[in-house]
Amino acid sequence: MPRKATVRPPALPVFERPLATVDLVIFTVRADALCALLIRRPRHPDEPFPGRWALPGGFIDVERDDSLEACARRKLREKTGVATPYLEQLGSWGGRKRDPRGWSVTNVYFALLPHAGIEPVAGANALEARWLPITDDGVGERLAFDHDEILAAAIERLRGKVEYTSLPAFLLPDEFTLPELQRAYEIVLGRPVEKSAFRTRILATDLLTEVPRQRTGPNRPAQLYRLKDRDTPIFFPRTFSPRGD
Amino acid sequence: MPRKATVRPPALPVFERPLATVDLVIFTVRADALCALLIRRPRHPDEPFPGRWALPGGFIDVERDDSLEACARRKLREKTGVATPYLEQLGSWGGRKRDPRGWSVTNVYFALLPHAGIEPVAGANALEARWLPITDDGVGERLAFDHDEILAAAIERLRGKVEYTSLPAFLLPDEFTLPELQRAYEIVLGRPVEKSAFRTRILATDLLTEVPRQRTGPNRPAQLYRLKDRDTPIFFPRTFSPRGD
DNA sequence: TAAATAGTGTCTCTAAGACATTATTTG
DNA sequence: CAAATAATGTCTTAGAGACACTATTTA
Repeated sequence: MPRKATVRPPALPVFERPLATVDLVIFTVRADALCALLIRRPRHPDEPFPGRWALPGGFIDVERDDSLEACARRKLREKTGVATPYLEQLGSWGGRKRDPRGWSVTNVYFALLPHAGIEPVAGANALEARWLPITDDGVGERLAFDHDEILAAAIERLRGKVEYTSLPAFLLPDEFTLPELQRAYEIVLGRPVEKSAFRTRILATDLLTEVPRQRTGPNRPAQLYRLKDRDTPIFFPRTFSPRGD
Repeated sequence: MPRKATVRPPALPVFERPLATVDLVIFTVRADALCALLIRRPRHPDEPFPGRWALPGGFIDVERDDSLEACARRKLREKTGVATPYLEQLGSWGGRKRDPRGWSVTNVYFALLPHAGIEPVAGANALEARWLPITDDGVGERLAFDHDEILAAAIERLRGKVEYTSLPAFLLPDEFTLPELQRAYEIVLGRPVEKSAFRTRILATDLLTEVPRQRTGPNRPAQLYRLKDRDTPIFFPRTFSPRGD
């Protein structure tokens, strides 16, 4: 009987592999404005988008990174020194045209940092790193690659979630007052929030614990709070402003 | 003066590229149950996860696919014949361990289809394709790769969004009655929805248009509606059941 | 005691929740 | 007319929105 006709183990698929990166949209609140951390692309004319602002990120290192999220955390640590911020995946963008070097996929995460004097680190291939304030749906300047689109998506996601989650609390330092938290909501949303309703809503959920201390100033001092759980955001049952849209 | 020390154009980065795939979570409502389309992995023992159920999908073809979404639509067409369903990106999953063939990234999309007799197509490397009913957070069986986790995330996303969007309408055929739409919400949410509030909410938004026809049966006939816009979902200002959580 | 901001109270209005009731078809 | 389901109405209640008011600090 002839040898069974089988059994070449199915080889690894022959498809050409796209370039694979991880990029970050890192938000903070600074000087009463929502800001994103951007880095400047190298100026060498053979680099893609020389001299343009871009999202921080870079290639996945399959030797060092165990997973996409691990890769994101590594890059975040390298850029900001912060190890445990709020981090969530935004999505992935991939296609033939977005990077002149070839078909590429980027996996994008977005992070929320308290601005406790975190100064961005200019790294290996980042001449310059800077917090740029968000205006409307971008930073008022065309970014490298498709990073405009990605940044806009991140802003939209953040604004959307702020309506019904506790995300802005992750933009503040460990301890904060209710008016400070309210201000963070207003900065992200770009519109005022009604004080009384805000307070009842926030305090009704099991979000905060009082700390036995107050923030003093030239006026009545404000109660300090901290997050019960700095790892998981709270989802409110309702949105902030039902009137219209 | 010595030659300027520069100008090797920065070569393409030397990093090894991960495997890159696109997978799909395709939902429909069938026989009064939420179902997902799964395919069976080839049984050859050298294939990863032989004989297991898995999400439909496969490698990106950088020759044919212009973008991740185009790739997802191609695969969706190949599996179901449907060209224009509701499609949104769920996210990407990547790491060293999820595929025994090496560091891999999958970009996952989820689709909602009306079950108008769409029968899955068993394709090249899919011995069998089947609609499996969703129970709780899966299909009651361990899937290949990390597809359990991905499917659970898709279910969570769908259930979450159903609370405040019109997504279930995309699980129904072109024309449907309000009770049918309500039933779709109930099937996805896994709990009853109050009729009166449901109707006012749905009709208050600019979601549906009446069609001059009714669904008849052994009882009072029901008004037929269709979506004003079959491409974009509606977001409701409030959630469906604020009571508790 | 004035300025400034923190924090509470009051009133209205909208929409959800929980029903009960009416409407329109078939057998 | 009974069965069945569609569609509407009523009453209560929770919470947002708007805004007035009170509280507590510093200068």
